[in-house]
Amino acid sequence: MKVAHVVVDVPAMQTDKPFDYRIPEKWEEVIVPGIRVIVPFGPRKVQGFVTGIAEASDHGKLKTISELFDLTPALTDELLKLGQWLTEKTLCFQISAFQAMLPAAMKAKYEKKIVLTGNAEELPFDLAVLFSNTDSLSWDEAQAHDLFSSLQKQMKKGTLEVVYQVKQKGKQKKVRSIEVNGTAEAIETAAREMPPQASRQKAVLDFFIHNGLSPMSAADLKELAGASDASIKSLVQKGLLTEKWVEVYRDPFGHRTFKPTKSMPLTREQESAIAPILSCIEEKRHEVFLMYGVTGSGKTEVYLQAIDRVIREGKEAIVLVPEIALTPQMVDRFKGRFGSMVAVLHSGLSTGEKYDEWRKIQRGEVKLAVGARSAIFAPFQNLGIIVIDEEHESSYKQEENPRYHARDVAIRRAESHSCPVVLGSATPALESFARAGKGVYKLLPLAKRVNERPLPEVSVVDMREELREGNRSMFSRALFEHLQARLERNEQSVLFLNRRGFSSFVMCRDCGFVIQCPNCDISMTYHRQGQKMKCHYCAHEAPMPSSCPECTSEHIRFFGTGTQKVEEELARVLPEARVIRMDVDTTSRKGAHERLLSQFGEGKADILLGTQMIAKGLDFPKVTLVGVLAADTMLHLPDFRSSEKTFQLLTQVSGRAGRHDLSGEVIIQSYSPEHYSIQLAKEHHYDGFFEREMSERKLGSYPPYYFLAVVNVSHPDLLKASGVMENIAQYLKQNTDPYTKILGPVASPIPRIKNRYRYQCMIKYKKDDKLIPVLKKVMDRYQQETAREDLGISIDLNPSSLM
DNA sequence: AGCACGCCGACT
DNA sequence: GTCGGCGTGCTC
Repeated sequence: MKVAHVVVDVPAMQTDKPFDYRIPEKWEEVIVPGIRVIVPFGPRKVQGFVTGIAEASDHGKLKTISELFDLTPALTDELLKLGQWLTEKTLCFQISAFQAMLPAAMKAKYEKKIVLTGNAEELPFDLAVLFSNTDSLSWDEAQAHDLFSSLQKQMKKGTLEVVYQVKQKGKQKKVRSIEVNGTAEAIETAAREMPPQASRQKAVLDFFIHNGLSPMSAADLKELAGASDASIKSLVQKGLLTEKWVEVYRDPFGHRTFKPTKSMPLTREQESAIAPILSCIEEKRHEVFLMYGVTGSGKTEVYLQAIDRVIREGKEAIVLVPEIALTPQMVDRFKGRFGSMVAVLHSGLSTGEKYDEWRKIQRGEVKLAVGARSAIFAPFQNLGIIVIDEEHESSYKQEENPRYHARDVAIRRAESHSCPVVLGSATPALESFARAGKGVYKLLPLAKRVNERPLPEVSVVDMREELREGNRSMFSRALFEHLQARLERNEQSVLFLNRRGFSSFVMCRDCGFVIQCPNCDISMTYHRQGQKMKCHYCAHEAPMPSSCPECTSEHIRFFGTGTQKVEEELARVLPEARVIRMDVDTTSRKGAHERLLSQFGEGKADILLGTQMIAKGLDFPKVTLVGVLAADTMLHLPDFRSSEKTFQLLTQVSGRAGRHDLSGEVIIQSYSPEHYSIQLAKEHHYDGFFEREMSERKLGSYPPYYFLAVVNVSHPDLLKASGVMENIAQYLKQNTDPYTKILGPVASPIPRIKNRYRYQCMIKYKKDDKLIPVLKKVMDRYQQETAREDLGISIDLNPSSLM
């Protein structure tokens, strides 16, 4: 007897282990690790992943696998092991790890149904109606009709039964393909002998004769040959044609053509950066490279040529790009060089499209996957290189379970494939640069820009000074003059502001009341469109009040500036400027992102105004001015990475200016211009920033000097949340290494979100073998309460942000 | 997660 | 005496 170890799709602590099932003899050959199956679990059926095969089980009575869900493993052996590793590194359930590695379309969907098993005539009248022309009824429908008491009687009698159906969310897209039966002559004869009234059928046959006998989709046949469903059907009945359903891929780039590009000659610097990567590929050796190069130093060309080598050796490659940088411009570069060998995976695609791209990888039809974070799980079997562009980006860390960092996964996968990882950035994460300094990663510096253009001139404007001199506008005099100058010279500008909406908060001038979200401890943002107040955390909306809800004063005013307000102000002070605004609110519709960018690229606007999303990857030759309206917005957030993020963002944004023939200028407006993040970004001085920030981290015992873990507790009741957190903190203090620092508990920086109070506790440690098991115990201890009392506990090992 | 089992209060 | 509340524990 063969036994399968199955991890079932029930995300809970007690079910987080393999269960043994008997493999039916007929499937002994088919069922291998990585295949998904449907198994009886308690009273119902669930999906599960086969993680191993054995000859016997320790367990007494075994149930049998009910159904196969895959014919080829959904997860390779390597990915199964990786799942195990993820479970340990992120403290998540095995099933969550497995599901995270697959496209969302492959997640199981459960349908509860009542099916007719006995004779329909035995049913009472009220039920007989519902089962008159079907033998199944959905659970929801039964609920809606309030039929449970009579249903229950029938179930006891055995006329009806409850079944669970396990389905896949996404489907393969299939089209009807029409094939010709028989030789060309046979068809010709048939066409000749067609009765005169069957003109459509004759036309279809003639079409096949003139265009070869290759199969064709029914839709095309209708369009090109004037076929109709009726004519096709009769031809099929006559045995001249056959219908088949074949899988087709949804093609998200179907309507785009890509200009093929060739390798460019490398500069001497690029040569010396690529050489160690290539020898690593040749020697089939694992190594992590940190390619540290300023914007415009040609990192992408190095990636492309290294990948080219990998593909020529018959191996595959993964390229990770931050979600917001996964722009058409970026995709073009890879599609242009590698054409149809590329699969693209990003959030802009529909679930179905993502699934199709994934299938291409699984079937070995492509050699390269370009995508955001989750593309790191691309099911390649023979990886030759993994590239992570802009490796410092926080979007590589998943903020839900499993809370993995794509960089760690990449290194893990590259180890098992004995291949290099290339991390690229102009502003590496402090951890990465520190590791390069210690020789754990190999540093590949690219100091010069390919076109030898100097980095743009950056000036910092002290907005306090502006205010003192009577300028209350959001534009400093310098920025305004420069904007005007670009308009006159017909050059383009990019304005960056890290806040969407109209104003950041609304306050009463008489009593100081600030309008807050009723569900979260955060002020609401006014949105001009629809005159609404919105909460950016829970999406709560409320009308804008005309008077203060507290003191009924009418002096309520907007404070702080969002992109909408800047747009309005621009229209007032520079009426002739054409402005494109890009933020979550203007790009939520599919394709909007791409459309706005191409409009700007075609010169249909003078100013591109936007949030985060315009900071990366954009490369427009006519942009000669970049303005950062408020550089301090994230500088003072209670997060140990806020200086690093500010420096990275400013450097990143500055890189948008003067990338081509025209030289660029950057103006940074700030209320704390003396801060080292801003000063060193102005000088383009990463090394200086690194030194300075490292000493800050050392003082605060933060990474990379210490490892960090954060435990978060949330509950609708404040006392419950703080009480549980207090207990956990006590327990941690008693059971971890004496050198481990347990800080807190404290209320989270945003103490309440979606009506849940949040408390947290921070753990700083250098080496603590007890910590992980202790944290696991904590999860175990509160397991029931998380399920029953709406208690939320999350543990983040190596958090990217403390918010 | 679901679901059954089981032990205490208000009813035919 | 029973029906039904939801606390506890199990699912190969």
